[in-house]
Order: sequence, then structure tokens, then C-alpha cells
Amino acid sequence: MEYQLSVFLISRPFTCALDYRLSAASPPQPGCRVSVPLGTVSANLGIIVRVQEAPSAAQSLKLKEAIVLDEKPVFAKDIYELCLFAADYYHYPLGQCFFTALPSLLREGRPAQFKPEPALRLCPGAPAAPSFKSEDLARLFELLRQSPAPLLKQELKDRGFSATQLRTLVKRQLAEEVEIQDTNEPCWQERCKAPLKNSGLELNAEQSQAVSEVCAALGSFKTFLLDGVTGSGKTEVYLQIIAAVLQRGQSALVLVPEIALTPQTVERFYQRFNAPVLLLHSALSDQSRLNVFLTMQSGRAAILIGTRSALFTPLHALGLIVIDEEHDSSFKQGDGLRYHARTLALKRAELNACPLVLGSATPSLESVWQAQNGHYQLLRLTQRAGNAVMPECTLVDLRKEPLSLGLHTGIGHTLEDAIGEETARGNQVLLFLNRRGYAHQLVCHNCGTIFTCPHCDSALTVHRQEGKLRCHICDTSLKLPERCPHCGGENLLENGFGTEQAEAFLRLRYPDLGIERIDRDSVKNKDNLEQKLQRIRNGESSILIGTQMLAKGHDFPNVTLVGILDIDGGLFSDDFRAPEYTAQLLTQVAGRAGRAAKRGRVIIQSHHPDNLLIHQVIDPSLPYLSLAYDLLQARLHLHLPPASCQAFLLSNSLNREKAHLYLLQLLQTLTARLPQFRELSIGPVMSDKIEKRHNRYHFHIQVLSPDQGQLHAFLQAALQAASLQKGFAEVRFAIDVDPLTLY
DNA sequence: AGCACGCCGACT
DNA sequence: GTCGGCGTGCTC
Repeated sequence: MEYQLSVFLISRPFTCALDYRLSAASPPQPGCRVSVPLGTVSANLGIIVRVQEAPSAAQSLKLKEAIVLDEKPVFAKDIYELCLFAADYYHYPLGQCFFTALPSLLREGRPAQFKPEPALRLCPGAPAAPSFKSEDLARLFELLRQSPAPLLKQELKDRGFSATQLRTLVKRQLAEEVEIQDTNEPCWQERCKAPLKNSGLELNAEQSQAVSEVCAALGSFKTFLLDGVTGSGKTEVYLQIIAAVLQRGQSALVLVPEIALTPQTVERFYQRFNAPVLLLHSALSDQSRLNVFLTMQSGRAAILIGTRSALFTPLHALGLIVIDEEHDSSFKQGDGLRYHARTLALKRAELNACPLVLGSATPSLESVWQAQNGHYQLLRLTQRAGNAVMPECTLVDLRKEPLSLGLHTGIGHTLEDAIGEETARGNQVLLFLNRRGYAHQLVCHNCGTIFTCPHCDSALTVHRQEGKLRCHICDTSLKLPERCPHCGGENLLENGFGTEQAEAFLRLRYPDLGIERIDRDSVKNKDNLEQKLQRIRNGESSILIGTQMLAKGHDFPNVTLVGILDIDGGLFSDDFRAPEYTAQLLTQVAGRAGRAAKRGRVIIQSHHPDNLLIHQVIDPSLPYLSLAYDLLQARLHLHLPPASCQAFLLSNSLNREKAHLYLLQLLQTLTARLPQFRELSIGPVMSDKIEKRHNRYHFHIQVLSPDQGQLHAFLQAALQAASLQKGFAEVRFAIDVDPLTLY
């Protein structure tokens, strides 16, 4: 038979499908990959979107021949539909949405085949209870002893065991390495009669209420906003809902920010479920990712935990989606298909007729708004689990602190004393500063030259340990200069302190204490982070200093003091989201204090102690949600998101004039059609706050609309007009729908 | 996105 | 006279 295939190429920005010819005994299925010629390039990867019998032999002969690569579609029905939705919503070429949704090996045209992965199992003749030097090794041995099947080395690493520990067990001939083959195992429901290992913790009234509300909605599409204060046991709620999903024979998808994918969180899943749990994180190899993709697709595992991109993994019989820390900005992709995992998860839940649970201690105003207008059902956990009580917050007026050595590195006297007190009592201290590096900028004291990046409009940050000046935008690094290249001046001033400098002061001040710095510079990889966290958990270290990374998801039971070194940056930003982010960050960081039996305290240093927002955040009688309602009210008054829809038209070029002119001309074209878009508010062409980045000049136009449909129509028109613009060969154009940052 | 084709200046 | 710069348009 002769067939005509409509195909979208995954690495080309076409808005239309291309047609190809195929001679085959039976028609291929949509969602399969094909290799097709285009112009002079003979092999391009595409996805079949439509299959017809060829209308006539003559018609069909005009078309070029396609080669079908897959027997079964790599796109499940729901993922396929999700891509269609994303292409439309984000005004992004469908082929490139398919690209985003595929594991990289499938993008490259490699076969959709499972490759064996190394695993460990106990040696047949291993003694029942050998002695171990470390507790970890004993735990590892016990894990292998109890497991009915070999455990993937990757899974053991995800659970916090090091490669060395695995090797030790093999060397002692207690365990042996085997390969997990792609057996044609049946789906997990058949292999695993009891999906639960245990029924979990006792729930309090609010938790059981939340669990039963969601369970009542299983089998239908409904969105829940789970607003649970830090330490209120959100994870336990997820686990019990998932248990109910598994009992129904369905599977669950859990999305978390990258940083929250820690062995402790993951371990709770492994401890609870017999049903197989898989993980998708940045440290996996491409082949492991493909294996996860195939295993989930065929229903051989029941639960997938992963970051943003895990949203596109096909799950057999998907029955629930959870997004933990739903306010986290890492759920929005910043380039290419600029999607928000929450937006697409909503669609995917709808396509699968399953509930979506959005959980956070500090929900986004977008979600609070949806809850307020009844689109999401609000579930609240207001009690901290166990006996933990909310920490006591004090505000330190930095203007009244003496100019001590510590203050220059961000640590005032009051905080310094408190650190001394707490550590002397054997407690731990967590210090938060959202600025990495040693010093913010380097200035020549003689001629005033500020050292700036050659590729960006930004000051270079001093990194003393590395002996480098680094650009935090493009990552360019230069050797730390000894004199000013302009005037030869030798007095170079370091302005503004970062985590590295605060750490240096702490080491000087408390030479006998273990200090861990946790930021992008000091944490090289997942293992490295885990080592640091381990030293904190076992009490080797007592002071932690770090950036954002510290604020998210980690439990430190012995931390009784949290210090926030400098919050002022977040108070005076021109971004309308800054108050929301600041409130979230303060609440999250403060939530790290006193999670176990000990009451915690929080010290916030500020040069603006009268600031209303700070007072609202630390007011114990004002829960975050009430503050969120206030902040939301302010947004509504100003007709800002989420009360209105926002988008940006973006351009950039190596040539400043061209980038600018591109949007000017586009705006001019669109102005002619403006009567159609009466409701829209369209900003002027502006240069980005950091205009030059990576040697390219960036410009933008902001668009606000009270109505989603009208914005959509406008963006469609903009895209159309942009594609017709001539004379801008290397200018790049993009649309950002529902941006989270201003440009 | 690639790639070819075509129309301009500056070289042997 | 040709080499190569980029700007334009096409690819099923």
C-alpha cells in the first residue's frame, strides 16, 4: 500500500506539517518517528501527525519517501495532545515542542530500546549478619538482603550510598554486580500484589481531610491547592494519596524542584512502597533517562519523581499528578519552549481525567488566585506535625549595629552573639544570604573603574578562593587583577559581601566549629551536596551558610537559629513580583528553624526595619496565605498578573541597532491592527534591564491583557508579522507567555 | 534551522 | 575577470 504521511520535523521551526510518501504493508501510527529528506539534508527526524492512504499514485510520486523508525509510537496520546496544547499556548513550533518532550537519545534518532543497567544483589553464599565498620554499609547490606530483585546501582546512589560503599560490598564478596535486562516483565500491578510496605504515619485531622478530599476526586480532573505550613506533613499527605492511586491500579507523577530531590525525600517513597519508584534528575545518563522513559511508558514502574522535564514522561494509567513546592520558579523553562510545568500539568491532568495536587507552604499568587475564584480547591494544613512550634522572629536594625569586622561581611553584633550562644549550646545555625562569591564588585580606588564583563553589562564578582573575577550572567572568568588596567592603581576595593566572604569571617571568628557553605560555587555536584548535608546531620558541622539552595526543602532538625543577613535587596526591586518572592523566601528560610523538639528563632537583619512587608512576614498571627491575599489584592488593583495575562515579545542581536529596529518595525506593523486589540496594553520597545548579555543586545515589548483570548490572538498576529519581517538575518525573536521575570 | 542561490565589493 | 560576503527564500 501507498500512504501519505504528514510530518513535523523536530529541529525546524515550521508551523506546518510536511507530507511524505511511504510504501508499506500496513499504515504506521501517528506519534512514531520518521527519517525524511528535506532540501539537501537527507535525514531529518520528524514525528508523524497524520496518516492517509495516498490519494493517487501520481500525487504520491511527487512526494519524497519517508523511513519509519518506530514500531510503536514514542508519543503516548496524552503527551502528543500536551504538545499540541503547548505549541498553541506558547506560540512555539509544534516540531520543537515534540523535541522538548523527548529524551535526548530519541531526539537523535536512536532506537527506543532499553539498555541493560548495572545492579547489585547479595552473593548467594553471603553470611546472614556480617559485621560492618559503618552504619551505612550495614544499611546497604540489609537493603539488598530484603530486596526480592537486584537493585539498580543508580537507585542506590539516589538513596545516598556512594560508589565507594557499593564497591566495598562487592570487594568483600557480599554483593555481586548483575545487569538488569529489559525483560518483558509484565506491568507492576501484576508483579506486585501489595503496593504498600506499610500504611504510614497517623494523620492529624487536617491531613486526613486533605487526603480524603483528593481521594474522593480520583478518576476525575480536579485541581487542589495544598497550603501547608513548613513542617505540617505535606509529604505524608502526598504519600497517602498516592497509596490510594496505586490501590486503584493507577500510577503517579510527582514533580519537585531539582534541589528537593534529596535522598531523604526519596527514601520516604522507597520506604513506603513496594511498587517500583523511579527518579529522573540531572545526574542521570542519557541512556538511563531513556530507560526511565520506556519503563514508565510500559507501566513497569508505578511512581515517577522528577523535575520540570519529567512532566513529558509517558505514564501508563496516570492517576495523579503532584507538584511539590509549586511556587518554585524552576518550574518555568527560561528558553526554547518557555513552558510552566504547572500550566502543562493542569492540561495533562485534564487529558487524563485525574487530580492535580499543587503543594506549598508559600503558594504562588497565581494559584492563590485560582483557589480564591474557585478554580482550585483549597486544602489547608495549619498545624506543624509533632510538637514543633513556629519560631520566634526578631528584626535587627542594622543602622544601630556597631561597625564591627563582622558587619562588613554581613554579620552584625546581635547575630554574631546569637550564633555564639546557640553553637555553645550544641545547636546548629543556618545563615542565609542570596549572593554568592566573595565581593559583589571590584573598584579601582584611584580612578573609579569598576571591573565589568567584556560580554555583558554587569559587574564582575570577586571569587577569592578561585582567584578569579567571574560574571554571574555568562560565567566568563578572568584572573583576579593586581592593579587597575587603566591607571595602574594598586588599591582595588571590594564592595559588597557574598557568601564566600561571610564564610571567611565565620571561620576566623569560630575556628573550632565546622562550617559548611552551600551555594552553586561550593557545591560541585549532587554527591558533594549530600556530603555537606551529611556532616550537618551528624553534627560534625554546626554553621551553615548559603544561598537559595538552603531555603528549599531540606530538613535540619537541630537548627535553632536562622539568620537572614540581607533582605533589603528584595524590598526595593522594580519587579512587581519582588514582594511575593521576598515573602516566600523569608517564610521558607524561617521555616528551617526549630523543626524538631527545640523551639527556633529567626533573626532578620535590615537597614529598613520599618518595612511593612517584613513585619507582615514575621507576624506570627498572620499566616502566609493571609499575606498572599493582601499581596494579591495589590496586584488586582494594578491590573497585573494573575488578574491579567502577560507576555513579552523579545528580540536580540549582535547588532544593537538591528535588535532595536526589529521590534520597532514589528510594533509599527501591529499598530495598524490595533483596533482589533482594544483591550490590550502594549508597552514601548525597551532595552532589557541587562541589555547586553553574552555579547548580544536584548530588547523587549511588554503586553498585558485582561483577557486570555485576546492576548492569544495578538501573539498569533505578532508571530505572523515577525515571520514576514525582512532584513534581519541574524536577529532572534521569541515570545514569552506568562513570564515570571521582567526583562 | 540549514542550505543554495544571487547580487554586491575587492582581490590576483 | 573570480572569490566570498551576507541577504532572501525554499524546503513536502
